[in-house]
Amino acid sequence: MDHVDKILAQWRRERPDLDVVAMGLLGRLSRLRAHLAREIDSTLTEHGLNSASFDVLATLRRSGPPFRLSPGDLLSATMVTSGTMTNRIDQLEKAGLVERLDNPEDRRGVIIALTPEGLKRVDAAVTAHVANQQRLVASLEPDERDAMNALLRNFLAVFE
Amino acid sequence: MDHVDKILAQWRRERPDLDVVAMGLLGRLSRLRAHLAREIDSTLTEHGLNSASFDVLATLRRSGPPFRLSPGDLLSATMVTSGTMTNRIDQLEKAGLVERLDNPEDRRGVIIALTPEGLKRVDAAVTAHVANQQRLVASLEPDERDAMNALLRNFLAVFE
DNA sequence: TCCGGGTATCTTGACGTCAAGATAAATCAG
DNA sequence: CTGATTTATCTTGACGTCAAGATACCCGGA
Repeated sequence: MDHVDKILAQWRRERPDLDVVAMGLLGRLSRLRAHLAREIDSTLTEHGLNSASFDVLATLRRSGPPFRLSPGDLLSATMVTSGTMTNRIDQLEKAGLVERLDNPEDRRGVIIALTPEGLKRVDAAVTAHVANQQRLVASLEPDERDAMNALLRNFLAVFE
Repeated sequence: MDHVDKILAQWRRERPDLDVVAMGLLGRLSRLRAHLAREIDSTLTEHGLNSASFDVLATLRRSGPPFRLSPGDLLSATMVTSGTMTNRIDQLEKAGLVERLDNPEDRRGVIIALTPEGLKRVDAAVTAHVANQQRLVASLEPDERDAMNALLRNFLAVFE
């Protein structure tokens, strides 16, 4: 009888016409994600970042040298709108972690480049982040972890 | 090779020292939740609500008649801070869906009550919401759904 | 050449959220 | 009864996000 079960029991009492099985699954998914996001943000904060800024820096970092992508490339990697991405880049530029370079091939566009400081920052952050992620999933047995990964992959495929 | 696999492949190339298995699982969980949240908000929007306002109305509704709870009760049900809850109640009060009543037992506190309009609204919304949730999980086979539910419950138990 | 539609990015205004602290009332120790 | 502590709620200021639209440039056809 966890927190979600209590919610479902209330609904069954008040609205017995509703089938709340799906609500239970999605509720657990949401609550779990909220807990995980807090833990993850807490580790990133130690490196002066948050999920938003880390996502951008990490996308640049894993693209490989010379660590440069267009805002459009960053957009398609991150599930946010263009206004959000502009804001993220503004913040990172102010912090000296990325810079906007002229795009020589298209005067409409710019190129976002990791600065040396940005590279150092994201490399340190991702090391701690990955260790933290391993800690967060440590309660799962290896076969549970694999099973969940497979289920999530199938489920996610419906939307991507 | 889904979107998350591509990210992991990039990290393995750029930072082969990192073990990214946990990152894959948590990444899929996050992306899936983001897709689901969009679908869910879209249904709630049709009823003039969003996840924030629905959470409050739904908590009041499933508590049963007389559909009244203190802000503190609502707080402990919803994983948000007190400032956020004050703001949610303000918005719902402005919309005429809840009202603040004096708490006769504690002059510090108030009681949040669903208005008749609020009750109508949340009952219609939850009916559509539950149907939408069933649609969202329809791609899972019954045994997959049960397996995921069990895994999520165990995982969630670590944090609650 | 020049125009029109398409593309890349940015701006604006409104929200929802949080952390930290303020306010006021209840409660408890002496 | 009084002062100190705790509790319940609200306020403030900053941030991240989005939808919608603006701006500047590219490119293909007449």
